[in-house]
Amino acid sequence: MPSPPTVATPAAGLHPDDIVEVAHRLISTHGLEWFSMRKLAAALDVNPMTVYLRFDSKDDLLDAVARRGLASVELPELTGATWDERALSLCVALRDHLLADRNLLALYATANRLSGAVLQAVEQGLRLVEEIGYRDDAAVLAFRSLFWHTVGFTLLHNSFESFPADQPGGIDDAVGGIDAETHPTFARHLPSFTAVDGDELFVHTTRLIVAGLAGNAPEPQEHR
Amino acid sequence: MPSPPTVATPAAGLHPDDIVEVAHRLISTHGLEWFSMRKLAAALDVNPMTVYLRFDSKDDLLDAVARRGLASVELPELTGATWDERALSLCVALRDHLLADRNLLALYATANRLSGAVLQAVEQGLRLVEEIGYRDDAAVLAFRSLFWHTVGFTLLHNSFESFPADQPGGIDDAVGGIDAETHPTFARHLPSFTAVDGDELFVHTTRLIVAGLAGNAPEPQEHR
DNA sequence: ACCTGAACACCGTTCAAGT
DNA sequence: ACCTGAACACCGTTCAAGT
Repeated sequence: MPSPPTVATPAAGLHPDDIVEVAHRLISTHGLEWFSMRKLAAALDVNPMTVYLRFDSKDDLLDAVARRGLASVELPELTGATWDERALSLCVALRDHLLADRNLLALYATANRLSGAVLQAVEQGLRLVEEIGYRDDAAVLAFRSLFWHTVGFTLLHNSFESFPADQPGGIDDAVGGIDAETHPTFARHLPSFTAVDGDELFVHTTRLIVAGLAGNAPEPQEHR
Repeated sequence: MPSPPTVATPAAGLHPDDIVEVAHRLISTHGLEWFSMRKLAAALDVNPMTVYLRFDSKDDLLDAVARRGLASVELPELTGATWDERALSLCVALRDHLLADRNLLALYATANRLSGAVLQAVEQGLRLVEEIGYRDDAAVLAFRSLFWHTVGFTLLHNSFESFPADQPGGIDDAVGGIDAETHPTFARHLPSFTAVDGDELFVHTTRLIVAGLAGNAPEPQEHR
């Protein structure tokens, strides 16, 4: 080996992975809004500018944090008597993982390169659609319907929680009073506009897509 | 007329609606990231603090801007030979409206009280599901599947555009090389992981949901 | 009563200067 | 070569002071 390390390891041995790990923990604990490059540096006990020697910008760093969180997805083996049930359970498991770290969710929403990073989900999703005969481009399209449906609904989760029906005044107040003349159907259904149950709506909609994929499949399974 | 305007009209007659309109225009033109309370005040030719006499905080103001943009949704009369086609065209029209003002999209993503503000879409959506027999809570659930599916996919639109397959290096590079041993199915399908066509994927998935809603309907229509 | 200027406590990022 | 301190150009928001 060459000369001994007379040179102090850069930034006290500050490895990019360590920065990403600490940033992940801070965001997970305090939220994305709280997080700043200066607070990260303080947590690392380092000059605020040192982080910029490893990452070009805050956006770059956040992208790395998001990819780290997504790559760590590990899904359970899929169980279920029917294909439909297994497909549903994959979507639910992926959603649960994304929701597990609620403060990271806002980050995933803006992360580039999202789907490729969720390796486990891609692998299992593709295997699933192959089971019922989807191949090549058709398999990827079928997988993508399920995958992006799940991601989209998951990102909406916070919107459901702040739904008008949950607020004082309810939905009628929120939209400034619904005019029964211009929107009669809406007005008639107002009593049914209770708070959205995000879990229920997700499962309901996922079942529709799953049934559609199974019904159109090249090799539909029996006992569905 | 009474005394001449010795008293300057408050903030030069600054009405909350005017503030919201100018904020909307600035965000639409320059983007949400560019926008700030100070720049808004400059555009209004007013002291930065004057806006705070009308809105408690930046978040409050942005919420008002988002609701203004959503309340203005006007959808075309639905045409189409079959129920499925009309349901699809409603979803596409809503998505087109949300995508029309791309810089506002980021705002909608965080807006509270989203669905109630899209009056036109709610009215037409409920009318549509009633056509095939959905009533009361079942009608609202069916509508919500369509509505939130559409909103979720629309919010994802920017993610599709930054998909790895579009980047130099492609998807394989983006996830650090896909291991054929641990993710064989993914590896085998890599050639099919081209850029996501957001429009195509949306229409494809919407058709699955629409068909599911029609198939499960209390009064399924003929000639579908 | 209504508005403003200055100030507070922050940001992300650049860059000349230190070791 | 590697790191840092000070500085730049901003933020959202508070509040005492003006008219």
